Amino acid sequence: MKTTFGEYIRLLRHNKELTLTQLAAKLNLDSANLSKIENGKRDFDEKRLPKLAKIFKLNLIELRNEYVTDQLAKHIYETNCTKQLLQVAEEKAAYRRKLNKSFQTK
Amino acid sequence: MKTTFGEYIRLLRHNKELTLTQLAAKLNLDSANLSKIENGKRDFDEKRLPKLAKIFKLNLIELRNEYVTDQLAKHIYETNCTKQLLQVAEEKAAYRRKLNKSFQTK
DNA sequence: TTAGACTTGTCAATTTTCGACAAATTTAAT
DNA sequence: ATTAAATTTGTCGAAAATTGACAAGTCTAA
Repeated sequence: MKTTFGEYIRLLRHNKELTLTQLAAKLNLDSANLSKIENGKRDFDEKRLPKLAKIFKLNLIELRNEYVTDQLAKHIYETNCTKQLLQVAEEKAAYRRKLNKSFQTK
Repeated sequence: MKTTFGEYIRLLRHNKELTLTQLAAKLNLDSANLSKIENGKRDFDEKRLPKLAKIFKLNLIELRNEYVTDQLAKHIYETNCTKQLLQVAEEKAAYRRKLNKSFQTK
């Protein structure tokens, strides 16, 4: 089962047996805020992804994919978006890509 | 082909043969800002959906679906999210729904 | 060339998000 | 039970993003 990004960080942290305070220090933030992030009460700031990847020796691209899908999932969840509507959104995204492409060539 | 929300508003407006100034007045905003909205340079404020529905006699639920899918499309587009990743995001959204459900029953 | 429709740039005001600190609460070991 | 460390929660001001408003610009059609 997929997890939230916060739960994922907690998992990584526990695997390395780090405390909130220890990991927070490595990430240049407060342990209180990291706690909120792990518990889904705040968002992880995208700017810190490279640092996070480095700490846990993760591929940055893959980590960013974890992050992006989590953010999208949150958006889908919060807007009560059904599978059907998600399909429509996907088509609209394709349309935006097309728009951008035709704009480039002009 | 699906359109952006801004293009959709422009379509509605032209169908009723309203000017930017006229529609903007009905929506309680500046014609300059409405122009930006139609051209995708600003977001339409969700708070105005009921007003928009009323002006064009649209079903609010359906209009909101148009809006939500547009916002998601923008998110998908801006994060360069592939179909594959979107699938992951959908699963994560399902997980969030499940989390919330189990939280409710406690 | 003038009027009306639309677009673009800018800035202050509002709103939202974020980092930090203090004060709880929880957990684990003695 | 008592203590210490780990975690959580509440609140605050600062930083960032969004929005509304105004001014000045372009474009189009008489």
